[in-house]
Amino acid sequence: MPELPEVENVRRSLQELVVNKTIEHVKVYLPRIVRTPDDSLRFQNSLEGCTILGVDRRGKYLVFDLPPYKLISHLRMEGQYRLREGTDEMAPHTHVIFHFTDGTELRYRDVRQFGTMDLVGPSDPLPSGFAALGPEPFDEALTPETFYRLIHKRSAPIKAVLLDQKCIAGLGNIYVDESLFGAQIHPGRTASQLKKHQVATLLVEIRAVLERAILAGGSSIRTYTNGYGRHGGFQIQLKVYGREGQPCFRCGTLIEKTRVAGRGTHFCPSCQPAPSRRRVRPRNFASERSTLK
DNA sequence: CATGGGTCCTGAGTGC
DNA sequence: TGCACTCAGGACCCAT
Repeated sequence: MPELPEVENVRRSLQELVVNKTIEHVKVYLPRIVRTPDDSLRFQNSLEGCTILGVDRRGKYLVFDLPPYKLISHLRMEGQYRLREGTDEMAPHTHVIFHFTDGTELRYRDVRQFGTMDLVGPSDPLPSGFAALGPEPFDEALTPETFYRLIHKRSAPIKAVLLDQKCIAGLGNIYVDESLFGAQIHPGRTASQLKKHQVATLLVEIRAVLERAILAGGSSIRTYTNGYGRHGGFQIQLKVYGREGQPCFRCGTLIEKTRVAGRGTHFCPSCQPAPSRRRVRPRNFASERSTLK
């Protein structure tokens, strides 16, 4: 589950490992990974002779600068890049290999096969999800006021809104739960009901959590490693994610796990009080009357 | 338009 | 021990 901190660490490792390498040829073993062009043979042929000038990140996407192309790669759940020697043993679930002229290879592995690659030329449209991305969390233009404007018209639970990449880019299930804990906001709270000061606190917490996670090398929950094969260390700093049944570090109440927005959701029922249930959708006239008293 | 549920996929975990 | 079953989730598709 690479989210922004993990993808950023992959980016940094690849920036060190593959910049200025020239592609001799590419081999795609699982065509479904390549979304564009439709034909993975064209993907292979186009990249022949291209040199990687840089590796950028936007949200959870890696962007390889391969003039005249951009290779836009999403790791989804378990995508992994590793630089290896051509003679190294092949790991299972290796789906795409970029062979470089110096005999090394950038190998893409993905057990669940959810990851995607889009190769776009200068006049090609960007992948729709990429084009629609909201602001980067660390963008200075994202002020508490602009963040409030993005959120206050949404009737969905705040957790669903934060997971929406069109609202803010790069957050996933882990860091949404951690940020909401930091801001002491219940994940099921209706986004539009949040006060301005809560939204401001939430932005501060999002940035703080992401910054610490990047510094720790990301969270290795299942299989995450960077381009060197190194695991991250932030999983031991998580305060709610994966800690159901364990005491809250702030107040000692046991952390609970529920479902919000279709996702496993961790929170402290004491630090993050649940929204009032009294006014939620009366079933019939009688119950409405009793609510109104 | 916004929202929410189903879908893709495989390995780990659970229960009998 | 073995097997069937459930769960995990990011983005996309689709119905409401």
